[in-house]
Formats: sequence, structure tokens, C-alpha cells
Amino acid sequence: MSIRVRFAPSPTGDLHVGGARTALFNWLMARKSGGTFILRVEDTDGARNTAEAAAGIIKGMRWLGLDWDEGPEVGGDCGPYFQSQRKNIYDAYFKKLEDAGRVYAEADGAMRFKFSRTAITVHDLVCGDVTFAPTEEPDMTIRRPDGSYIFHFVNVVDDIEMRMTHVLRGEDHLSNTWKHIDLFNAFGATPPTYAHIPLILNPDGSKMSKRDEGSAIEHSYMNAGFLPAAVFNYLCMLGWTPKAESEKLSREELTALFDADAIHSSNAKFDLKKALWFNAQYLRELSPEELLKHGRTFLAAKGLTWTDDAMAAAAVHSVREKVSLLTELPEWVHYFFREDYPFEADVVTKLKAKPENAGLLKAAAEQLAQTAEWTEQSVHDAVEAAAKALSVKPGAMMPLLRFALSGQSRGPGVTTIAHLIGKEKTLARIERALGEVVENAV
RNA sequence: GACCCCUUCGUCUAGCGGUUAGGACACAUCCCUUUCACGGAUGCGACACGAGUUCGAUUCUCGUAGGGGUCGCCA
Repeated sequence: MSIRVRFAPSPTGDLHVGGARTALFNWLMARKSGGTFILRVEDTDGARNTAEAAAGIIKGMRWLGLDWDEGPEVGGDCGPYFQSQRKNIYDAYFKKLEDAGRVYAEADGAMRFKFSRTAITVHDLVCGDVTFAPTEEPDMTIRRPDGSYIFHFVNVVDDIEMRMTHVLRGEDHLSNTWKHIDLFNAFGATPPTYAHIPLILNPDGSKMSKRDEGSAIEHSYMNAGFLPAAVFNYLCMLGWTPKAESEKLSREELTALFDADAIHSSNAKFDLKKALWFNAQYLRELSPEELLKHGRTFLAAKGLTWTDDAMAAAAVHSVREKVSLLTELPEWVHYFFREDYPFEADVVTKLKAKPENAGLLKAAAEQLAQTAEWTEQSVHDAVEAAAKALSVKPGAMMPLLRFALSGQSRGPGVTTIAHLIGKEKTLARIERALGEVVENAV
């Protein structure tokens, strides 16, 4: 039988890391087996659900590259995929329970499901067999007085209706799973195979929730300068260890390696530093064009504009090993995009520090002015020649040029900067630095 | 309170009776180097505790402690 799995979020807020990883594992399982991945929106709580939240969850999943075979926007044979539109189905299932004498009404009209009160064992891929003794809990409410249904009921009905074979979900559901199995049994249906995955905790061990740093996909990752591939990869490492040499694995490799049995049973703390490391790894592998594509909005957000995409791509690519987040790009490359770049305080100090600096810069400029061909190598040779003529090391001249050309004390190679901005701007910038900073020295 | 899950370096983890307890991130030092990074090397650093079982426990069992979860007309 072909595997059918689902991600069933309730649209009460942003897509959360925990939810994203649950979706991820389900997606991996489906893709590995050639099965079906379903997105089902559990919007049965009219008071808390919003259309914006549903749209946000979909946006987050698309960003991560988690496409679904059945669900909102794509349809499928088991729809509708919004629980708020499936009332007739729930009514029919409710009737079955009613006919079997398994429900009864409360004074206010709420309906409860009569538990079987037998020992129930959950067969779980992650936790093993977990047996719950006959419960003493009150029977559970499955329908509100207004006729709308409760999570446990619709969740089970839909898992039956949508023919789910496996249910991979957060471990917070484990304690309630016996109730679901009780319902499956009452319907005469076979429960799916469960896999309760460990929770993602804050660094301090507390449960990670909406407000916590690193928790919301859109806010903490999408808008924070992460690459989807890096987040995809990092999230997989929380609670699962693929049998591979490296932890850095592509979507395809992770899919091929996925094994629900290998998912851990202990919770994992979120580690931003490691997430950043993954992102940095992915960032530096991007081609100039890809890096510009991903960095575009972040550059624009800082007011940087350009007309030459190739030049812009080369600029961001030149600092790819220096940043771990796309949001860091502007501060590293802004001077490639404008001539009125500011001079950092320590740069001003260093330029003014030694009286011979002006002479060194002028000598470099003169040599550079005579350079016909403009490549990184020719720039390098020119600086070397200028330095040699003054009997100083190129190492004494390079930093000064860096200060002049970028206004910063750190960045890509000086020859790279000069080559990218071109001869004309290189000379003009040295001129500007000489006039505005160096010769202003008292 | 009851029930359920969990417990190896700071963090993510490998380990499935005998290992100098391995790797990754982080951190520190060194090398490379026109800066910052990258890269390379080295170092720091863990089996929660107590009983059992066993010739031998990180590994199996029980207990304790600690962490997390569930017990809603939320999902």
C-alpha cells in the first residue's frame, strides 16, 4: 500500500519551527517512498483561526520547498482540505457513533464520546509500544453545543477518510493518542502507524513557542536572511541523524536517507549558532547569480540600487565567505553601489595617523593611472610596483587603498574591489579619500 | 495530583556488553594572510545518581533525581 502522510496545522498563527519540522519529516517520508503528502488545514476553532494564518503557513511551506500532493491550492480526491468545509462528513461519522451508542449529550447540548475504558497500546515508530491503562478521565467532548466538532474527533475522521497510513506528529500528542485509537476502534477502522517526534526546545530547555527567538519561520528565517535549503537541512538535524558522513546534506540526500525509525525520542534544544553555520555553508556555495537573486530584497531594503546585475552579482559574491545571513550583505557591499560611502571612524584615524600615507596613496594612484589593462592581476602588479619604487612593502600600501576605496577596514581583496568598480572610480575614490580625509589631517 | 516520554561534551549527536567514548557547532591557541573571513592543525570538553544482572556496564533491569509533555466545549 502506498504511503499517505499529512501535515495538519491549525491556522492560529505563523508556521512554527516545530510545525515546519513535522511537515518536513512527513514530506521526506512521502517523497522517499513515492507516497502522497497531504496538507490539511485544521480550522475547526472558529474563534482562533484566521485566513491570514492559513496563508502564512502555506507561504512558509512553499518557501521551504515542501510541496503537497493534495490540499489547498492543489485539490485532490479527499477534499475539501479545510476542516471547516467538511461538516457533512463529520455529521455522518458522528451518526455512526450515535448508532453504536457511543455518544451522549451534556445538559448544554455538548456531545461526549464514551471511552471504551480498556487498556490501549500505541505502536509508535519512535517510542515503541506505549500502553495506557484503562482511563479514569472523563469521556471526551467531541461536539460543541453549536454543532461544530472538536480536534480529536475530526482529526481521526479525516485520517480515516483521507486514508492516512502514517501519522508523524509532535510528541505532545502522544499522551492523547490512545483516545484517537479508541475512536478508530469505535469506527471499526485500523489506526495508522504513529511516529511521535521529539519537541524542539529553547536553549534554556523551556518549550519553544511563538514569541521565542528562532521560532517563527517567516520572521526568524525568511525575513532574517536564511536560505531555505539551510533551514531545511538544520531542522532535519534536530531529532534525527542521517546515516551519512556529513551533516550538510542536500534535499535529495536527506530524502534518500530518511528513516522514521531513526528519529530520536528525546527533545532537542534549538541552537541558533549552528543554524547560522549551516546558512553560511549554503551561502558560500551559491553562484553569483543565485546569491544576487536571494540577496536582492535585502540589498534593496537598505536603499542600494544598481543597473548592472553582473556587477552586483560579482559584488555580493566577493563577500560570500564573510556573511552568514543575507541581511549582513548590505553592510559588506554598500560601497560597490555608491560613491558617497562613509569612512568608518577607525579608518579615518588610521589614514590620518601617518604623514606618509598621502604619499603612498598618491604613488599608488599614479601607477594605477598608467595601467591600461584593468584586471585583478594588473592592479596587483601596479600596487606592487608603486610600493617597490618607494621601497615599502605592498602590505603597507594595500590597507590604505582599502580604506580609500571602501571606507572600511575589512572586506574582500583590495584588488577585487578595484577591479570590480573599475579604473575610473578607483582613481576618483583615492582622490576623494586624499581630499576629504588624509589631507584634512592637522 | 495522575499518566506518558526523555537523560552521552555548553549545544546537536555516534555508540546498540569489552572503545584511548567518535563527529559537528560553539569556544581557545597556532598556521595561512593586504583586512575580515574561509581553509588547515591542535586543544578544551560528556556517559545525571544509586542499586542490581554480568567475568565485564555508557550500553540490559529497577529505583531516585532532573527535564519535557498530556489530563479543554485549543489544536
